[in-house]
Amino acid sequence: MSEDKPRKRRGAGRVTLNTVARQAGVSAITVSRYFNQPEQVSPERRERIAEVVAELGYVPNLVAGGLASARGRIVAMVIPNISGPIFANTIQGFSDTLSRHGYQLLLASSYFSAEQEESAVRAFLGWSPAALVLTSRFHSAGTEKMIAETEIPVVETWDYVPERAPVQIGFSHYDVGVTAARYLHGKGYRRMAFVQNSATGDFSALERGDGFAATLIELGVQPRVFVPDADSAPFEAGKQAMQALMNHATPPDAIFFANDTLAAGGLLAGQRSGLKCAVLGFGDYPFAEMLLPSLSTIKPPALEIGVLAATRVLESLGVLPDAVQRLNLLDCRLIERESA
Amino acid sequence: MSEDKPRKRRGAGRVTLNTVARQAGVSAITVSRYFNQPEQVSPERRERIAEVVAELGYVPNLVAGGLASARGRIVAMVIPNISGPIFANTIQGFSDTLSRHGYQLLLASSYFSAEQEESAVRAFLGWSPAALVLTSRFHSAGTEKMIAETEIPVVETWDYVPERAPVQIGFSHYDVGVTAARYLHGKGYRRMAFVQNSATGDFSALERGDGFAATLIELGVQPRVFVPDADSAPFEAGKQAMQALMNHATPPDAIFFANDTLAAGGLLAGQRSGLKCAVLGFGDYPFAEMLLPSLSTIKPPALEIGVLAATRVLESLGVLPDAVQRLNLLDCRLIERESA
DNA sequence: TTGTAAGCGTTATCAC
DNA sequence: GTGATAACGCTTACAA
Repeated sequence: MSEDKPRKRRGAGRVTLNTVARQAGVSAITVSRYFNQPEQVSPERRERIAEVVAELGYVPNLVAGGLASARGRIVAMVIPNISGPIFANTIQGFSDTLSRHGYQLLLASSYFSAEQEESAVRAFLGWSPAALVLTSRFHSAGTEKMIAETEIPVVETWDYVPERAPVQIGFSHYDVGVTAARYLHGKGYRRMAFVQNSATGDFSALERGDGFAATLIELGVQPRVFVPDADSAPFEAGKQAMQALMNHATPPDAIFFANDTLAAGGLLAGQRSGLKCAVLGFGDYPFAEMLLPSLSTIKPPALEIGVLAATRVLESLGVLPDAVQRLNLLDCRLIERESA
Repeated sequence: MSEDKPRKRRGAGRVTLNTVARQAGVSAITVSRYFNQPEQVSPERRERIAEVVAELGYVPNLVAGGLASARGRIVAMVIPNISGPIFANTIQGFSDTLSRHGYQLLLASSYFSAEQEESAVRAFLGWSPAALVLTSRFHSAGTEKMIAETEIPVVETWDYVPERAPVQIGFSHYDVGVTAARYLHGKGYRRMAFVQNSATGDFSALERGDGFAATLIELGVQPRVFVPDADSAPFEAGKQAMQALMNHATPPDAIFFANDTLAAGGLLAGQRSGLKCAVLGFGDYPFAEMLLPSLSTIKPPALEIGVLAATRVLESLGVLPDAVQRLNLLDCRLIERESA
C-alpha cells in the first residue's frame, strides 16, 4: 500500500513480484504465472515481463513461494557420508538429475548414526521439502515415525528388501555376499574369510557378510569372519585383517572384504610381505583399477541409484511422467581383475 | 479465526505454532520465543510448551520462519563436483560444521562450468540463504554481478589471491607449482614436465602449471608441458601422458601431474612398461598411499577449507564469535612417498 | 487471459 | 515476561 515508502523492516526496498508487476503494468499474479505457467500468459505480456525482470534483476523468492504453495522445489537427502567414494556418486547423480528439473538438494550426513540421521530428518522436514531420501532401511524409531506420518514421498536408497513400505532403490546386500561366495568358490578357493567394515553401524556390510557366510556353508565350506577394531581407519583395518588372517595355522586362500578400502589395505599388506591370497572387494572405488595387482570387486550401481532416486521423486511429484515399469532393484556387477 | 474449521486449502489441519500455543494456553509468539530465545520464557511455560511440542510432534516450519525473518538457516554451496575425491572432503567439513550449529546445506555442482555455476547461484539466491560459498575466483559476469549485489556473505574457497573482495579461503595454486618445482629440482631431477588436467575449465590447475614452469625457468631448467585430450578420463589421460612423454628423444626424469588421478595413470603406465620416471601428484587422494610405488603428492587442506569456510560464515552471521585472527591462507603439505 | 482477495506459518514491532 | 497486530512475498481460489 505505501508505495512511496516501501521500506519497513525486513526486505527493505527489495525487488519483489509486485515491483515487477507495477513496472510491467500488470498484476502480481500475472508475473507469478509468467514464471509458473507461462503458457497462460499472452505473448505480449510475456515479453514485457521478461524485459522488466531482466532490467530489475528480479530473482523470485522461493521461500515465499514455498510457504504459499506448501511445496518448495527442494529435496532433502541424508546419506552416511559425503566424502566416501561410494556415496559420492549417488549424491552426484541425484543432485544433477534434480537440478536439471529445477529442484535443489538439501544434504546432510549421518555417519551411519541413527541419531544423527533423525536429527537431520527433523531439521529437513521443517523446510517442507518436496521429498525425502534416506540411505538403507535402518533408522531410529523417531525417524520411522516421521517418515510414516509425513505426506511427502520418502525414498530409501542403497537397499532393497521386499516388505518395506517406502520406495526402495538399490540392491540386496545379502545377494552381494552370495555372489561373492559363488564366484570365489567357482575359482577354486576353499578356505575363505570375510572382513567386516571397521565403521560401526554399517548394517548393510554385515548383510553382505551374512550372505557370504550362508552361501559358503551351503557349498560345504566353513567361513571365517574377521572383525577389525571398531572405528579404526579402514585402510589400516584391512592391513590388520590380512596380517591376522594369514598368521593363522591354516590361512585363507581368498578374502572377501566389506569394501574396497579395506581390500586395498589387505592387498598392500599381502603385497609388501609376499603373502599369496586372493582378494575381493566391494564398491569398485576409483582406485580399484589403479592398484597392483588391480582389485577384483563388486561394483554397486552408485550413480544409477542417485539418478533413479531422483527420477522416482520427480515422478511422484508429477514433474516427470510416471514410468510404466518401475524397476527399482538394480544389479551389482562383479568386476574381475587381477586380485581374485 | 475459524478454529472449529481450520482446513482451508493448503496445510489442512497441520500442527502449527498456533496449535501448540492454544494447547499450551499461551500465545503463538511465546512458543516462537521458546524455540528462538528460550531464556525469555518463564520456566513453567517452557516446560508446558515442551510437553505439548512432544505430544503433538510439532516441527517448526522453517520456510515460514525464513520468510518472516528474511534469513533462513540455510547456506548454499556450489562446487565443481561432488563425487571427486578432492572436493568431497571440503563438502563434508563444511556440511558437518554447519549442521552442528543448526544450519543446513544447499548444494549444487558446476562441473567447472561458469554457466552451470551461475544458474545454480541464481536458483540458490531465491532461497535467500544465509550465505553463499563458491569455488575458485573464476566466475561468469552474471555470477560476479549477483555476488556483488547480494547482501549475504559470500566466501570463495580453494583459492587465495590478494586483490579479491569476497573472503577467500584456500591457498595459492601458483605457489603449489613453485613448491613442486623446487622439490623435484632439489631431488636432483633436471628434465621435468607438467601434465595438465584433462577437465577443461580447471583454471586452478593451469595456475599450478604456471608456477611450476616459471620456477623451473628461474632454476635454469626448461619445462615441458603435456596437454591431454580435452575432457578425457583423467586416469587414461595420465597413462597417455606418461607414454607420450617417455617416447620423446630425451624423456623427462620427473613429471608433475595436475592431480593424483592423472598421476596414478602415469604411475601405472610407467610401472607396467618398466619406465623409470619420478611422479609427483596433487591432491593426496585416498589412494595415493595405496599405490605401488606409493604416490608422492601435495596435499591441499581440503577438509580444513570446508571447516574454515563454515566457520567464517557462522562468524559473519554472528553465530560464532568473531575470530581475533582470521587466517584464511592455508598450507599445502608436500607428502614424500616412494614415487618422487 | 487477467485480476481481486485471502491466506500460507512464522517473526518484528510495539504495547502492556 | 507476555501478547496483539501487522507484515514477509508469494500462490490458491474464485470471479470477471
